[in-house]
Amino acid sequence: MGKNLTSREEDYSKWYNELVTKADLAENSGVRGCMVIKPYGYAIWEKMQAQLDKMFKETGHKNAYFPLFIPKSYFSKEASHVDGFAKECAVVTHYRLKNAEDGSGIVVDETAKLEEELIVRPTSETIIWDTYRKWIQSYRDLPLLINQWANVVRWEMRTRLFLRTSEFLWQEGHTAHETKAEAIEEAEKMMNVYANFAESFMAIPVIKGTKTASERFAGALETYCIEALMQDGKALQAGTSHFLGQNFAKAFDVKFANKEGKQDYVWATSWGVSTRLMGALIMTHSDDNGLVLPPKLAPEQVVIVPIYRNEEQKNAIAEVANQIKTLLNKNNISVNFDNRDTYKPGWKFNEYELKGVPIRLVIGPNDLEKKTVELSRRDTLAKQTIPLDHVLDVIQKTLDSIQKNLYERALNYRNNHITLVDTYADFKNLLETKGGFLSAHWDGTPETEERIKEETKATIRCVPIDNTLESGICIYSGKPSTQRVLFAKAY
RNA sequence: CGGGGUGUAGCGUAGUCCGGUCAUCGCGCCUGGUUUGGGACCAGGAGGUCGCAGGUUCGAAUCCUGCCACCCCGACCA
Repeated sequence: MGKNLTSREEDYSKWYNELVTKADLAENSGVRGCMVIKPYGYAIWEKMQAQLDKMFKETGHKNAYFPLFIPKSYFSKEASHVDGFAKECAVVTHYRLKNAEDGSGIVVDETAKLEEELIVRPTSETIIWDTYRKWIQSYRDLPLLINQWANVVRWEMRTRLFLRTSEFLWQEGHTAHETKAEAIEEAEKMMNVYANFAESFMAIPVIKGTKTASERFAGALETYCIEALMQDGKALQAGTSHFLGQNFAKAFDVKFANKEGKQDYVWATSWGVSTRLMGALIMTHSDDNGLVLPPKLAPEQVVIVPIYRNEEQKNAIAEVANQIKTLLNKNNISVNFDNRDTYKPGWKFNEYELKGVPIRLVIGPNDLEKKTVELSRRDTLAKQTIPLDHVLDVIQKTLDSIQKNLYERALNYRNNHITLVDTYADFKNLLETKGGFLSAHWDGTPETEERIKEETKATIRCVPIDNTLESGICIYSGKPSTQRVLFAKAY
């Protein structure tokens, strides 16, 4: 992150402006923190979606779609689930408007009150499990592996663009299994899919782990997560996968006949990632010049900017540029040839840096003469002049190099910001000065976790999945501990 | 809901204490011209219920009352 940027939303505007704005809803609406995703931002989301969708299908999942509205009664069926979401639900109470009798405008028709209020989904477990009851009768119907791409609404007290908006886009997978072991395996598998996606496509290193009981999803027995570290030293939960046990199956009475002919409740998982990932992408790689996008997710991987003084040069350059564009397109590289004469080259340079386009090619009169093109890469801002007949080769290698460099840069930063801490004084001090993950012994009690959170605002991000056991003493209580866990301030 | 702050053009702002050519400036936008290898320059132009309602006054962006919205800090949270 740029040295001038803090964690306040307005300071991210330089990065966000190309992608998203806060929705400009009616003044008295009381809705806050809805976002408008601009075309360029949505193009990134579409690339992420396409890749994730492919990975879900490769692991045997199918897509489906469930209703936006959930009858209120569904929510009361799983106690801890309703506890988790009750305070942030939008509720539909009426279904008709009418003209006000005094002519003051449109008002709600009070006679059109719903018998049962509808909840705008904050997540779809309840309505999906209500449906699954009807779909599942026998072990032959299992496993049921379904994903949904949808929007959800959570009426958060405080919102932040991308990271916590009132309405967001996501995918939610909901699966049903015969056995506990199979469900756990599924939850772990999806955590690995997310980690693979984050690292291989987003170029974001993540730590795989499990949540402590107090950080767990409402209704889950185990929550697996991937945790990333942003450039300001704060952690971001980038994706979660939950082992739900038989909680939802029991709440919604989803039973199946097993091979012995006996009735049993199914075992469940759910897992999701959201447009929050775009926040992670931006806050991991971007710099003071704007966005920096990994080539695998950039809507435009290459931009060509022509420089000319007259029509003749313009036409000659366009011919070369179009040849390059055709060649790159044939090799699955997306190219934007920006031939507009309404903007000057310098303006375009800044524009595409702001947008994070990985590679910029510049062709001017000098290049025309020497049969060269100037190439600059967004991650390092380095420029080089290359012969025209090497263009494809150099660009392919540079795109790979940028993808790799972004990951390694982020990995270095992340690894340098995992600090082993053995005293509470060091813990508090490092949290304020260095930030990042603090690896410390914890006595395993929710009380200690809560006290540390209250005193320092740091939470336990996860218990890393590949943790080595070592005995030690809790930094807070001094009681014995069997392993270190990762603390951090988080978004 | 508790504590603090803000509301003036598409965006960002000056002016509010001390009422009177006061509606300021920058960016952006439009027109014409010169420009084009790192956000061009010159000239001209368009655009405002000063958050809303009421009050005080000859006169209110400015003072008073009420309301609304937004932002920051807390509780909440992916």
